[in-house]
Amino acid sequence: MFTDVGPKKTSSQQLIKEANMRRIFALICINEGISRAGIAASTGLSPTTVSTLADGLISSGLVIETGAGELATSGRKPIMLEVNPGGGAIIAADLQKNGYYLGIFNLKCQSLDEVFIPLKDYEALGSSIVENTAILLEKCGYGVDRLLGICVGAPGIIDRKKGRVVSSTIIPLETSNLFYEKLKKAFPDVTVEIMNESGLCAYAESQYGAIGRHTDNLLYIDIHAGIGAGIIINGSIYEGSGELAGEFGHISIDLNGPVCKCGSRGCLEILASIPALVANIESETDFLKEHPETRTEDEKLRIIAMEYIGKKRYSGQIDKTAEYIAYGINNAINLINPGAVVIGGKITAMGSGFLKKVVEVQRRIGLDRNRRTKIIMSEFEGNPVTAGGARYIFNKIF
Amino acid sequence: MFTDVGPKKTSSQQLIKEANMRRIFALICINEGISRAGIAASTGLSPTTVSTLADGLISSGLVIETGAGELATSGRKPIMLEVNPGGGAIIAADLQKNGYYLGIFNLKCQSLDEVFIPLKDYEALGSSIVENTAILLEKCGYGVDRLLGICVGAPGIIDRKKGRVVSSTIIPLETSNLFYEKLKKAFPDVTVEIMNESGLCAYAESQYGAIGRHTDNLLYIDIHAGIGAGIIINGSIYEGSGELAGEFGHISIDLNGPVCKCGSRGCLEILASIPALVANIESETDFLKEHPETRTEDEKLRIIAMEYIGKKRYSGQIDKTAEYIAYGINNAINLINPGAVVIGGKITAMGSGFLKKVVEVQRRIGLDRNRRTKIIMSEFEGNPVTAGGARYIFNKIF
DNA sequence: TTAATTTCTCCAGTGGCTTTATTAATTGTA
DNA sequence: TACAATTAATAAAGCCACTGGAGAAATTAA
Repeated sequence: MFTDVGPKKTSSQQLIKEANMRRIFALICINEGISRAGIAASTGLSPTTVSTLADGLISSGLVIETGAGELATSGRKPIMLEVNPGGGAIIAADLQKNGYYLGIFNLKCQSLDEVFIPLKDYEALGSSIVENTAILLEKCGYGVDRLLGICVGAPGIIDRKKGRVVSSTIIPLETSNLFYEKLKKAFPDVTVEIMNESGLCAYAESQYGAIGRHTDNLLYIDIHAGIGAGIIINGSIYEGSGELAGEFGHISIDLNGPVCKCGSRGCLEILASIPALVANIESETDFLKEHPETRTEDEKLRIIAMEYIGKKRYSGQIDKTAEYIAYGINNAINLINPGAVVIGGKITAMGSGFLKKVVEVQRRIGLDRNRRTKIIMSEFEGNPVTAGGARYIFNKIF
Repeated sequence: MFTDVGPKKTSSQQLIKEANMRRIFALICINEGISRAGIAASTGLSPTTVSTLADGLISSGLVIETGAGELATSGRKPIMLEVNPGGGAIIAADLQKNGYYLGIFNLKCQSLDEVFIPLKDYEALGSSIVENTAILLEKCGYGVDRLLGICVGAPGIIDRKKGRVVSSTIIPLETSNLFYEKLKKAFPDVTVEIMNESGLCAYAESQYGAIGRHTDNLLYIDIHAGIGAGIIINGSIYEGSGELAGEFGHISIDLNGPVCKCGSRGCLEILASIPALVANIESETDFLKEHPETRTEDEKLRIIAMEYIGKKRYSGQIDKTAEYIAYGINNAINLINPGAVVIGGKITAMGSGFLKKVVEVQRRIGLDRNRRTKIIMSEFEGNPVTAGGARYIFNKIF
C-alpha cells in the first residue's frame, strides 16, 4: 500500500519517506481530524515535507480532506485531514464449532457488518471465506481492489508460517487443510494471517480496552471448554518460540491434584474449565435432580449463571473455580508481571461476583508489589476476535 | 559515541547515517575480520557508502584495519576491519552480600580483569565503585575518556528509572542509597544502568550460551536462597510492567501446600529453595548427627552435593526438589513457551543428576508439543552477571 | 480596507546514498 | 617480465528526501 508511491528511488531514501509517511498516517489515525500544520508541529518534520507526504496519502485514497477546522485565534483555518474510511476494507474471521463469523471493517477499523456462516464441511472453509468476503465487500460498497487484508482467528495451535491450524479440539481442521493457500491465491496482493483467537482477544483488549490501552503488557485469559491465554508483550501479540505460548489451561496449581490428560496433575483446565465447573455442580448439588432433562453445556451454564447471580446458588463451586483461577493468575503475574489481566470467555456469564472472588483471592495470596496488576473482566462490545484481527492486520500494514 | 560524527545535518538523513553505521559496526562485531567489500555485499549498501562510514568508525577509534585478508581467487586482497578492543571499556559490577565483584571488559566484550571488593558499609557503594573503576581502567591501560558504560547487577527489586534497589533480602541497600546518582555524577557522559542480576544472567546465556544463542526467548532460573528468574523475550531482557517480572519463587504449585511468607501456599521458594532443601535433608536424614558442628549453609550445601554426586545420598530430597522445579518450569513453559530454560545458581552444585531429574519430570508432565523447549544447566564460564551486564551496555550503546 | 496571523506551497540548497568510472593490488599466463 | 583478469577501494557526478525561507492563501480583528 505504501510502496507504490512515486517512481523508483534509492533504498534508504525510500525508507525514510515511507517511515515518515507511516508516522503521518499514524498521527492522522490517532487524532480524528488534524491539519498539516498540526502534523508538522507534532512530528518535527517541516511543513513542506508534511504537505508533500500528505498529498501522497490523499492521492492513494487513504486520507481525505474534511474541510476547514476551527481555530481559536485569528488566521487561516486549517484543512483537516482524516482517515478515509472507504479507503480500504479488512476482513476478519472467527472460527467456531459449526461455522464462522465473518466481519468487515473499514480503514478506521470500525465494524461495518458481521455475519455467521454455518459450515457443515470444514474442507470448504477456504472457498467459503473467499465467497463471503466478496459478498461482504460488495454489500458495503467496496471494490475487491480495496481489500487490504484478511485475518482468520482460530482456536487451537496455529502454525503461522505455514498458515495452518496444527491442532484443535474444537474445530475439525486437519493439518492438511489448505484454506490459507486458497485465500492467498484468491487475494494475492493482500495480507493474510491466521492467528490464535485468544491472542486476538488479548490484542483487542490492549488496543481498545479501557484498562488494556494503558499498559504494554497484558494477559487475556479465555475460559470456556479449555482455558487459553493471549499474551501481549510490549504492545505486540507474543507467541513464544514455538507459537505455543498461552497454554494457561495446563498450568498446574496442585501437583497432588487430579490427573490431567496432558500427563500432569492439578492443571487449571481440569480444575476450573467450564466442563469442570459444571461437573462439580452436578456431583455436589441437586442440579441434575432439578433439571433432569438432557441439556447442552451452554444451556446448563446459562441456568447456573442465572441462579448464581439471582440467588447466590452454587457459590461454593463457583468460588472454588475463582480460587483456582486466582492461583493461576497469580502465578502468571509473578512470572510476567503484566499491567492488566483480562478474564474472558464463557465464564464471564458469572458476572462481577466471580471477578470479585478472583481479585479477592489474588490480593490475599499475591506479593504486595504484585497487587498493582489490574484484574478485570472483558467488557468488549462486539466480537473481540474479529475486532482484534482487523486491528492486527491494520497495524501490520501501516 | 555515534553522535559526534561530522557536522550538523538534517535529522532524517543523520538518522539514516547513524543506522547504517550501526549496521556496519554490528557486522564487524559479529564477523571477526570482514572487508569493506564484504560489508557492502552483506548489507546491500554501496561500496562507496561503506567506505565512507567505515572511515568514520576508524577515525572514532571503534574499528581498526588489521591488514590484508586471504582471498580464494585472484584479485586485490581485502583490507580486513575489526573491532578495536582498546577502543573502549565497559565496567560491570555484581553486588553480593559482603561486597561486590567489579569487572572490566574491552570493546569486544572480553573480560580483561575482575576483582572482588569487600564492603563493610553499603553507604559507600557509589564512591567505592567510582574509585575502583578508575583503578581498573588505569590497570588495563584505558584513559577515563575511553569508558563507555557501567552496569550494576543487583539482587532484588530494581527501580531502573530512579536507579535504585527498591527491596532486597540479600544486600542492605536502602531505597535512599544514591549510588546511581554518584556514578552518573562521576561519569556524566557514560551509560549507567542498574539491572536485576537474574536478568543479566539470562542475557549472558542468550548472548553467549551454546543453546541460548539460538533462541529469542529464554528463561533463566536462579536457585539459591530465593528463586528468581530472568526472562529474555525477543532477544531483550523483559522486566514486566512494574519491573517485577521473574518472581519465579512465588509461583505456587500446590495450593494446599505450606504457607509462604508472601501469603500464598506451596510457592517454589518454600518448597525448593536451597534453605528448603537443606532443611528437608536435616529433618529427614542423619545429616545433623553426622555433621554436628555448626556450619554455614554454603558449607552444608557443599557436603550435601559431594555426597549426592559421589554416593547418591539424599537423592530422595534432591529428587523431590527437582520435581518441584520441574512443575514450576512446566508452568512457565506453558505460559511463555521459551526456546530454552537455563537453570543456574547454587543448585548447579548438584550436577547433572539433578538436571536429569528435572528434565525427566518435565517430559512426563509436559504437553507433547512443549517438550521441544530445551532445559539445560548453566555452563557459563566466568561471572554471568558482569558478562551479561557488559554485553547489555554494549548492545544498548551500539 | 488594512494589519496581523495562521496555513499551506514553491524554490533553492544540503547531505547521504547510488551509479559509473577510475585507481590499486594481486594472481595467472604467455 | 609484460599483460590480461579479477577483486578491492576510492573518486566524481547525480538523485532524491528533507529543510529553511519566501511567498501566496485564507481568515480575524481593527
